[in-house]
Amino acid sequence: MKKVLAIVGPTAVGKTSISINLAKKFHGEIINGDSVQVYKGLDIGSAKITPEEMSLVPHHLLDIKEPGEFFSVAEYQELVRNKINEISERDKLPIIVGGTAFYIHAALYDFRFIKEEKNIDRDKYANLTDEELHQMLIQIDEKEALKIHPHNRRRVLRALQIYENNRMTKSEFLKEHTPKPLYDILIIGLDWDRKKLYERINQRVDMMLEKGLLKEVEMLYHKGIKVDAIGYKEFDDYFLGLISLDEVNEKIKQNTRHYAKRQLTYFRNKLDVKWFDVEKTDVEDIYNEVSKWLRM
RNA sequence: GGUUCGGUAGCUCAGUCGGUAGAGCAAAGGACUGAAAAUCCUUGUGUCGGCAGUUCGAUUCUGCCCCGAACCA
Repeated sequence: MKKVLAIVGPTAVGKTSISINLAKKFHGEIINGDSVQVYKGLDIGSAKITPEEMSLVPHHLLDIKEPGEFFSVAEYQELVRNKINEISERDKLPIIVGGTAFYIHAALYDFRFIKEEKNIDRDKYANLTDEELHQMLIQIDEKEALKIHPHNRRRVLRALQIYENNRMTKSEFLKEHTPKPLYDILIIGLDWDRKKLYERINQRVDMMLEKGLLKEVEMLYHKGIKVDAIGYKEFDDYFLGLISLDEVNEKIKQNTRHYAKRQLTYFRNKLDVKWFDVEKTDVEDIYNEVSKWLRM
């Protein structure tokens, strides 16, 4: 089995710098594991690595989409797997670095996605309430419906769409399938004292604004592109004149903190992560962990 | 110094015509198979500023005191 290293953790924990060191030490190439950083031009708000950092080690799957262009896990999965093959053939170590847990999970484990041509028609059931939609799903795919909260409209719609596009329900398609790893993987997780992580997040958001996040978002705004991601969506109300820049700043911080928490939940409960506290551990500890795994 | 309005959950506040309280936000935990930086769920005991009085019973009424704001001197 091909070996794949993954570096995960909440946003702002310091994945980038460690990953560059690891890549240099173990002849690795970095594959982006972040759903927003695939987009060109979303640099400041997504805390994308700088060109200087990028020049130190080969990076992949960064800046591969135009802002506003559709992207999804399924596509990401395919791209990553190709990259893993490519890098392995060059006798280099593929290292996935990022915070989009679902993407990384789906890429490294045998998640199955139905091949679908049609995209989601988001307005199709706009006139139905959450409850009505959920009722519809119960008729079609009760098993799946019971797993989804009625208010989680997006999930309900997706399950309905799967049936419409494929004449097969989501639960039929997935059966009892529990995804297994496709590679020999080591997942290194970086964590930090929650308070300190939050402070770091706050600082980083201030820095983003100082570095010109507003300009970056204005460019998108003038092109009529809406980015539904933290650091971007918070400006919507600002452009409408409803809130001040300070309020945007606070909102970004708040959303980022919530996001970090959600990331931690996913990593903790869905993936087999070897955790390291960034404050208490030495980089050498992580090197040793990786060396040990590489020798196996 | 006087008058008025406030002092209730980490924050902003609601409320109890007297039976010891509840929203939003924050925070914590969780779900997740083609939008995932998305979407969704769960969790609220706090000397109701302090002391005394009235009362079977006070956070709620009364008095005094402390703190804050505004206004008048």
